[in-house]
Amino acid sequence: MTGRWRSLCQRGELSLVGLRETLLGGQSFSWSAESENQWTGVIEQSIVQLRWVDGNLKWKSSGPNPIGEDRLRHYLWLEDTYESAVDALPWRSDPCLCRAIQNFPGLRILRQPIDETLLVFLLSSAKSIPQIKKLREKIHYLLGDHLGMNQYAFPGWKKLQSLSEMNARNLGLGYRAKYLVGTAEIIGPNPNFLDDLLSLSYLEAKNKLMELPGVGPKVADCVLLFGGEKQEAFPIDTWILQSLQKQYGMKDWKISQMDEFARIHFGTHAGLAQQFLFSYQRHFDKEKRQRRTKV
DNA sequence: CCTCAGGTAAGAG
DNA sequence: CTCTTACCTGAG
Repeated sequence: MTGRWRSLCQRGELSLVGLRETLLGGQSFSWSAESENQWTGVIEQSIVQLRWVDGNLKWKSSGPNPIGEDRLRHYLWLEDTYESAVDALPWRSDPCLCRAIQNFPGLRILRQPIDETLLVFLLSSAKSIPQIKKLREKIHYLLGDHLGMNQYAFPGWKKLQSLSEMNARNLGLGYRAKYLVGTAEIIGPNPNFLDDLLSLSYLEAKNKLMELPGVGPKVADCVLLFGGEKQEAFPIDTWILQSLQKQYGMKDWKISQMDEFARIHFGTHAGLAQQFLFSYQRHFDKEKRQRRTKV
């Protein structure tokens, strides 16, 4: 039995575009769209279905260990703190940010399990969202528990340790294979490695994460923001790079300078600002790289 | 057939 | 510390 749809009355603001972007926009790779207003995702050992109807969010969960309402609410940041976080951003003085916020009402940062988050972002370099999803699916299918509905759970780093580099390459990971294997060798035998990061400061946790092979500044920030509850993390990927260069006029700025700017300008919730700017840049700046028009 | 991608690591200056 | 380049694979 899949159970009945239950209502997830949220106190914060939410919208269809904001919700869709939150689930599918590149924070998580475990959600897929069933239709325009319905999505299926996997969180730990549970399958979660969400549905947006008439401005209300409905949900149900199945699998061996279905998620509870409180846990789901936390995962989706459907809490009072959201509204005040948005309000604390410098949108009053920053028209670029203001525009981005207006275009994605209710866009949130997910609170995903950190172990699952590390895996997907280890796979993410030079890959698009659909490609990362496929790699994740293969790994979950190969090593994870079956949850029903053709969904498979995150196998855990202990099991990932059983993967050889050749196995990983055969899955299509390419040079990311050695990242995965190398990281599994470190985390497999140290089950507390990732959880310990949660009690560290942002910078300490970031440095610790970057000791892992395949984890540079960008991946570390993504893991900490989307899976480590470090709201000040500000991942600088190519989209944010473009946003800062084009919208903010930081043409010849260095990454380190942008990083410093983000900390000062956006503050405690820099990660939330990042997500708004990221989404805006990805959806509204259609100016693709010029196909070289050679004569 | 060729280029490049939602990054990282290694080596040079 | 900044800058360049190779790295797998597959999409455009």
